[in-house]
Amino acid sequence: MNDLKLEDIAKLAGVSRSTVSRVVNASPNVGAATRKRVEKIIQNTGYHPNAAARSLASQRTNMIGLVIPRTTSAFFTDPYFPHLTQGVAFACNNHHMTLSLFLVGNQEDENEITPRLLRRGMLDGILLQSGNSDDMLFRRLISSQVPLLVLGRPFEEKSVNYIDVDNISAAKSAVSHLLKLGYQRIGMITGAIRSTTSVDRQTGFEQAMAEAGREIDPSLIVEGDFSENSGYVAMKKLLAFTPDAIFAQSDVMAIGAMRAVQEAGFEIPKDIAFVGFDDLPIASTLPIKLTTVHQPITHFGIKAVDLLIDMIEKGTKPAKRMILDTELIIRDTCGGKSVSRPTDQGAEMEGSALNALIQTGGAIHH
Amino acid sequence: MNDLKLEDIAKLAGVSRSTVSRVVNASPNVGAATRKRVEKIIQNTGYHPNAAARSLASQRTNMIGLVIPRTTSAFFTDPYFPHLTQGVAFACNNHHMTLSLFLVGNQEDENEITPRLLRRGMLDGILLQSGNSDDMLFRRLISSQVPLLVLGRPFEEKSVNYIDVDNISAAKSAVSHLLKLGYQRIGMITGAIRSTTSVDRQTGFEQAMAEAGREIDPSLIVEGDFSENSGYVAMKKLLAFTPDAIFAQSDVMAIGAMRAVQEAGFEIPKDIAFVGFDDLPIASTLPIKLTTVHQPITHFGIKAVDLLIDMIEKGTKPAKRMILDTELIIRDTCGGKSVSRPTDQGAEMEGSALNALIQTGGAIHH
DNA sequence: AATTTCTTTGGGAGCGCTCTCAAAAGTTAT
DNA sequence: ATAACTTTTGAGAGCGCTCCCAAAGAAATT
Repeated sequence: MNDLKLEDIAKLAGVSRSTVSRVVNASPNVGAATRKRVEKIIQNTGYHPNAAARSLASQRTNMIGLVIPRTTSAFFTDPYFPHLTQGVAFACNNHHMTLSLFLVGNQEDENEITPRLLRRGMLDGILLQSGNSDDMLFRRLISSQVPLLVLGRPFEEKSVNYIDVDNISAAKSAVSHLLKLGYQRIGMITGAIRSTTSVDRQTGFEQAMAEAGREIDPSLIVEGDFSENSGYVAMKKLLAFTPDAIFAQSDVMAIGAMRAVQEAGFEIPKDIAFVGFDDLPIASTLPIKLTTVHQPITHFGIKAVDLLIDMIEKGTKPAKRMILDTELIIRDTCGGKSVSRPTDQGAEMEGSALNALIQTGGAIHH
Repeated sequence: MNDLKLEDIAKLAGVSRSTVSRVVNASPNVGAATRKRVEKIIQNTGYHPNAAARSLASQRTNMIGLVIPRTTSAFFTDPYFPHLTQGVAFACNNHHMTLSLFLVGNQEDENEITPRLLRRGMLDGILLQSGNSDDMLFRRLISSQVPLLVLGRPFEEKSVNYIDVDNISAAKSAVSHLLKLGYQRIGMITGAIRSTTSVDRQTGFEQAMAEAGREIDPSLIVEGDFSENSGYVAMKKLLAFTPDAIFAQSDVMAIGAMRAVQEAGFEIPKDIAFVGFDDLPIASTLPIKLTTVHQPITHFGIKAVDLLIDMIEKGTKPAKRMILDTELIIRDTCGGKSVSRPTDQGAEMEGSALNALIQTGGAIHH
């Protein structure tokens, strides 16, 4: 529509560039009449300040980056990330920030993306999904200048800012619940063992067992990778060792595992009980509703942005930490009686286990 | 690590700012020795050019925006969008572009986001998910300067650049297949009827019926909104009218509908056959594998970025159009024997081979 | 009426790059 | 050796804004 600059508006309004700048930036030190006049002209001309010029002069871009490293990029097969992204995007809007998304697909991508991340005048801050310990990208970002907040506890947490949920006590409460219900042979399907998430949930499992004075049977712990299929495969292995309850480190794996259990002709929770982790929307619409640890994924994303922006504005020293709480949601797969939260709607819906990966809810698109 | 600027590097290398700039931008007009020397210093100092300054001077930001309007923002409940985003992100990396994601949650967001989108010096181009016809955001973007590519045919297509799949012939082939198999009472579950996607798929349905000389029974067409639950609800209505086959306009709705059918005690495909649309990965891992129209979602995102960048570089006149092909993937829910099109080489693939194709998220064949 | 204080405005100096143009240096041809 | 190119380098003028500082004007104080 136009290529006007501040100067042009100034001329049109008969004021100086500075004054127009003040109006645009809502500075209080402008006379009411002048402000009105300038605003009107801006309105009429459809003037929009140039973002690059503004960033250069102010040393602020109002952009933050969300980086999903290569080691985590089974990304879009897991509903976790869309939910997270949504939270992050939402919070960015609230803060008038623009969100840039960096999906690192492979090593090549990483080489290509890293310099863009490090470039000054690009991002005010970075949200980095925690990945493996040997993540090169991780190291380079840590040692850079940009305010950086890691999503999920990193392996080397020394002086790095991160936000996480309390995976240990969350897992502990899940397993303790199974113990309380009297299950004797409790198995676990882990996530990708190179993630702290998985390590911490395993620690919680061990703590719960120890507190109950139970021995851990190593054959009842099988490694998964957070995917539905890995849950299915893991469960097939586990069946040979006759568990009576399973703690799956993610809902998606729980769903895969339950599929294996049902195919084998067992009943849930009568023969084998289940507790998952995440509390994805689907958990409450399964035919046998999944008992699981609720973690506030979208909220997690929002909190992360809030914290990052705080860091940007107030500096990152000392290292920032934020740990969010989780909540065990008891439904049907763990046996015992169902104590569902009143907020759980959709609990009426029945569904085949194979709806598993699909979430319900109004989708309008394509 | 440092706050060096071009000037500093120049001083260190004993050359001028211009020369360093040439090295950084890989200009050919630099002496080999000079280049080497400068490169080494850049390497050692860890210098990275300032993005804002560069954008301001060059009038190029190397950023593109992906905008999901409000009318479409049940976004992250539908696997379609993560797949699309992945494709877009992938292509951006290839083009050394940064992707900014704009999720418009509500009217407030829209007001907040619009100016950011319109601001010059921010985005080189915009990818806009097609929404409703009365979308204010749509209008404002159309009438702005930024190169704009709409994902999905918009209602007013006059002089707007868009990319889409051939929904009409895709739907037609799906329905023709059911007709060929001899089904007599073919029903349809539509998507959100205010989207062109849904309208086009309905047109395809009608064309197939017309070509076969069939009357359309309006009671066999029920409106959904692309969500799993809407498929379930729609199917409950449809059951009263005894259809023997259903064309669902999305896989997710097909899954919901099949859930309803099974609950009612019918068998698939014996009592009621199904064809879906999308070919999400889950379609091939269902207990009864879903016959569906494959649309290359991720690939669609890639093509979109390619086209947009082409527009940015070469201008947008005349209006650009790109229509991608789809492919009917015959599996188990449609009954009958696999009738493959002679030209389809994918039709040879069964089960796991097909899965492989789908899991790669790719089917890169156009 | 003169002085002080506060508010409103304008001017100028960058922010760190790109890009054109001309000068300098190096090549080849005459 | 000189002329005529070609390649390599440097200088300067922006890109469009912010932000500090000082000037001007208005209001309040003496």
